[in-house]
This record gives sequence, C-alpha cells and structure tokens, in this order.
Amino acid sequence: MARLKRLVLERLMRYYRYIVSVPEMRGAKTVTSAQIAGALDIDPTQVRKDFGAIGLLGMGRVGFGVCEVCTAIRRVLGFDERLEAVVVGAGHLGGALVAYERFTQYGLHIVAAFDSDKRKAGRRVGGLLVQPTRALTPYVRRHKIRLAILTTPPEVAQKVADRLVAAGVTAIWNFAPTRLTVPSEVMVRNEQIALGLSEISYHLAEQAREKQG
Amino acid sequence: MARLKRLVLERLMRYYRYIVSVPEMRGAKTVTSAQIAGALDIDPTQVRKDFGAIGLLGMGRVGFGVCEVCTAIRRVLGFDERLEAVVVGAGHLGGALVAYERFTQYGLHIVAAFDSDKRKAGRRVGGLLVQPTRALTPYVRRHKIRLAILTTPPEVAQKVADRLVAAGVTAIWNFAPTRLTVPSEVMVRNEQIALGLSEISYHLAEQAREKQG
DNA sequence: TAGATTGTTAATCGATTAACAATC
DNA sequence: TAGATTGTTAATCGATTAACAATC
Repeated sequence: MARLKRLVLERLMRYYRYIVSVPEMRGAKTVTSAQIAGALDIDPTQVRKDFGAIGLLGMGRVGFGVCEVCTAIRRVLGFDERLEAVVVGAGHLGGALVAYERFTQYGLHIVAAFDSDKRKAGRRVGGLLVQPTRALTPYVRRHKIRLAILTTPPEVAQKVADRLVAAGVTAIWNFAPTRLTVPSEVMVRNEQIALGLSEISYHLAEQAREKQG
Repeated sequence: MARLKRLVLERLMRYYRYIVSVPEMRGAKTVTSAQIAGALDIDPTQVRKDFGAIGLLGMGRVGFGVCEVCTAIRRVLGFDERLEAVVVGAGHLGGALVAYERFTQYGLHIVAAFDSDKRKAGRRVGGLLVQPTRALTPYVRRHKIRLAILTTPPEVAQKVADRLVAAGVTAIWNFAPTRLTVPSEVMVRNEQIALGLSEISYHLAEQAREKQG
C-alpha cells in the first residue's frame, strides 16, 4: 500500500469521526459515499477514492459496511495501538491538551508533563504531576516514548526538540510557532493556531473596508 | 485588489512573523525573497508573487524594504485595527486562548468569556471574569462584537453559533470539531486540532509496521 | 429486471516551480 | 559595467471533479 498523504489522512479522520459520532449513523449497517460526502462537504468520488486507497471495497447499490469502514480506518491510522506521549511546556495550552479526554478515543495517552519553570514543576495539570525538565530525557528513555507534544514558548522550542530527538522521540507535535530542524527520520507536525487569525482578521478588515467605500 | 486566498493569507502571516521576530532580521533595512523563502522552506518565486499580490514592489539587486513589507502586511491583514472578540466555552482551551498574550500583536483582544456551566461562571480565566451564557447576546449586541471564538463541546457548538449569528457576529473561529451551518455572510474558520493526530498516529503506526515486517 | 451505487479513467482546476528578460 | 534580484510568463505538478461502464 502506497504511503498516504496528509490530506488523505485528515479526510480519513473526518470520515471516522462522522461515522462514530454522528447520531444518524447510530445503528446503521451501511453508509454511502454520498452520505459521508454530503455531511462533510466533500466530493463523493473523493470518499470512494480514499476508501479504495486503504483497501475498502463498497457494495454496488448499497454502499460501505459501517463496521468495515471503522475497522479499516482505525487500523490504518493506528488508533488501536496505545500511543503514549509526553507534553513539554505545561502552560495553558499544554494543560488543555493534557485535559482533553477525547484523545484516548484515538489511542493517544498523555502520560507525563514537563516544564522548566520551577513554580510549575510540582503542580498538577489535568491529573498529571508536572515534572522539571531535567527529568525529561530519562523519562523518555525509560518509557520508550516515541511522541512528544511541544507547547513551549518558541524561543526554547528548538532546544527542547534537540533533547527530545536525542532521547529517542520519533515524532513531535509542535504547537510552538517555529519551524524545527530535526533529522529526517523524525516526523514533525506543526500546529500553528495563530495562522487562522490571518484569515479571520483579513476577512473582517475587508468587510470594514467594503462598508467604508 | 483581488480577494486573497487562504493559503496566501497564511503565508503572509508567516512572512510577517519571520520579519518581526527573527533575530537576524533585527536592524536589517532590506530582505530578499530568497532569505524569507529559505527560512520558511518556501519557493522564492512564491514569496515575490505574494508580495506582488498585495502591491509590494521590490528593488532589483537589493530586495524588499523591511518596513514596507511589515506595513503592507499589517494593513492588508488588518493588524492595525483593534479587533475585539469573545470566547464562548471557558474550558481549558478557551482559557489558554484568553491567556495567550501574543494575540495582541495582531490586534486581537479577547474582551469577555462565557460558559454555560454555573460552576465556571464567576470564576476568573486569564484575567477575565467568566460570564453566564445568558449574558452573551446582550454583550455582543452592546459592544458590537464581530468575532467569536468557539471552544464549547461539539454538541452545543451549533446552538451557540446560531445565537452568535443572531446577535450580530460576522466571524467565528471554531475550535469545536463540528462543521457549523451559518449564513453565507458569516465567516467560519475551523481549527481542528485533532486532525493533526491522524498524521502523527499514521506515521508512528507505519514505523512500527516497517519494523515488524 | 431496474436502478442506485460503486471503481476507475479522463478532464479540469488550482497551486507550485522553472525560466528568463528587465532592473537597479 | 557586472551581477544579484526582481516581476512575470510558461511549464509542471498534484489534487479535485466529471463521466461512465461495471456491479449488486
């Protein structure tokens, strides 16, 4: 099976969420590409192509088996495997991620939180005791942690990333607004929340300009 | 000037951040498209095109004036205008956004927070007193709020959105994992953080599969 | 069977990159 | 002037959509 691209993966996630959580899906045995596409504002052909890419075959006149779809997506995206992650940077955002229970639906478990701030270390964040940064490397090594969630200030993000990589992490979910330099075998997913502001701010500014003249 | 697309706006945001915050930019009078492109891993032609789209003209052999670039981006994206927003849903994520001070750099000021949970209403979140949801509509009306940041659970997101629209909001920054149905003149930006997990989880699952067989 | 839905190939669309003359 | 950098047109690349025979 060819390596799936980012856009495909994100759509698979959306299909999965639709199928497992939308009320009209409750109890349904089958689902058509048109149903999913309509709900998610996607082209039905796209849905069938994505399903085809992960080996899902539909049935003419009926659609796809709900169970098969769920199972296939879970398997491909790895939701059945327990995935343990550490959070580095126990500020507001880090705390929000630790507290977000829905991640466990996808197999993700945040098992430790770290912060360099001595006032934060020792405090509790969403059920986790925040540890000082010097405990990071040994923890990652001992527990064979593969994923780190980075929510530090941008100034220290690269330094932390270097330590994480040295400790053996192979994926970083980066919420700091900086590009990270890492070896090619380490995967970085950048989550730049502030980028959304560009679209919103522009839209509102345009609106104001149109109103004026 | 033609309406700018989402990808262009996001790149403009990244150019802006690079220019105002990266150390090697300190004191520089000019910057070339190659410099920016190199730092952000973008094609230099793209940078020049984007600059051209907002009316920026470079100088042969020299590049672009740092000041001009900043000013132009700020003006186009509307960062010079004060933009007031309310947060609805004062949970961990809502709190994190309220506490995020860097937004003011872009003209965004979160001026009020609301939550339907009676235990949360009355508490402080990042300097703001959380108000009960019944205060939402009057507040938005009175202060002519145009932007709402939605961080409620997905189940109530649509209902809240309806109220916000009725109260006069024209843009919604939606962090709830649901598609919202709103009138066409209202802009919705979806920030689906969990989508990133699909890419990470897949990558790590693939890695494990490769190792096994 | 008739008809809705699939899987797949071809056509379209848009975004990115390459090429290069014009410029300072 | 020589050479680095721009602005713009053309070529490429990839993703999305349309068309339609095959299927149950």
